[in-house]
Amino acid sequence: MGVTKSQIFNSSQNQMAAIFKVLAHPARIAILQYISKQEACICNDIVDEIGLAQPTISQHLKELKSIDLIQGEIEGKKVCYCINLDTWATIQKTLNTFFNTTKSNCC
Amino acid sequence: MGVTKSQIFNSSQNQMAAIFKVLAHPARIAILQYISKQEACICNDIVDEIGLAQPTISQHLKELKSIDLIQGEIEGKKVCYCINLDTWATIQKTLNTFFNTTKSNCC
DNA sequence: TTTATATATTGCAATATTACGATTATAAAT
DNA sequence: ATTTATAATCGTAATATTGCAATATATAAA
Repeated sequence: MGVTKSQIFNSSQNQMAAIFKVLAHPARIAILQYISKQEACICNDIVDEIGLAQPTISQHLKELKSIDLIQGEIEGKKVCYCINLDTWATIQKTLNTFFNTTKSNCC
Repeated sequence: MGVTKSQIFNSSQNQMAAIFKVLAHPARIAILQYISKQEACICNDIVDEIGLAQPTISQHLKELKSIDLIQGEIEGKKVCYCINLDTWATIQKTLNTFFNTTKSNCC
């Protein structure tokens, strides 16, 4: 019925799915790549770069912020976004653990 | 409008998002983990283990198959699923490249 | 051939996501 | 104080996803 039955899964599974969900949109991948290669990562520059409307970018940024993948620093009337390297490293480690512990052993 | 504007992103970005999307559900994470630790990974066992209806599991398996993450081998009236280790390794490498090349350099 | 078992497909209701126009909030500039 | 610029929020339409009952398909067993 459109609702994920989170109760039947453990918190690790739900958390992992939540991380993947945030990354599961090309705009958010593009935003992360763009932020990563710019010196100044101003929201408005992202809007110009990506080619989606400002409210749409703002919404994507909010989702990236929701798992602390990026953080925004207010600089006057602009907001400078950057990647949160701590979260970034933690997530990379989590995903690698998942990939390393999941093996094939049948068929 | 509910439609992702794939045209404005490059194929690498779209492909990466597509991989993340398949993994962005706790049931699919749970299925992969269960398949990985069982000797025999029969579809019906997965249904019993996960606690979702058979058509729902079948649909999740279809999505995992769509990016070749798992493959099903027909054994009589049963189907034995296993992880496709080639795809698994390729995806892990792709994701690590993404995480390694995305750095923080502002704020 | 009939019956039982295992899985896939279809159709649909409930909910979530994507995108954007309109509006609001905030701060700098005039 | 007013205007301008930047970004967040609200409201909403279009579309996608999740989940399951009902049904279809396929193979094994009786």
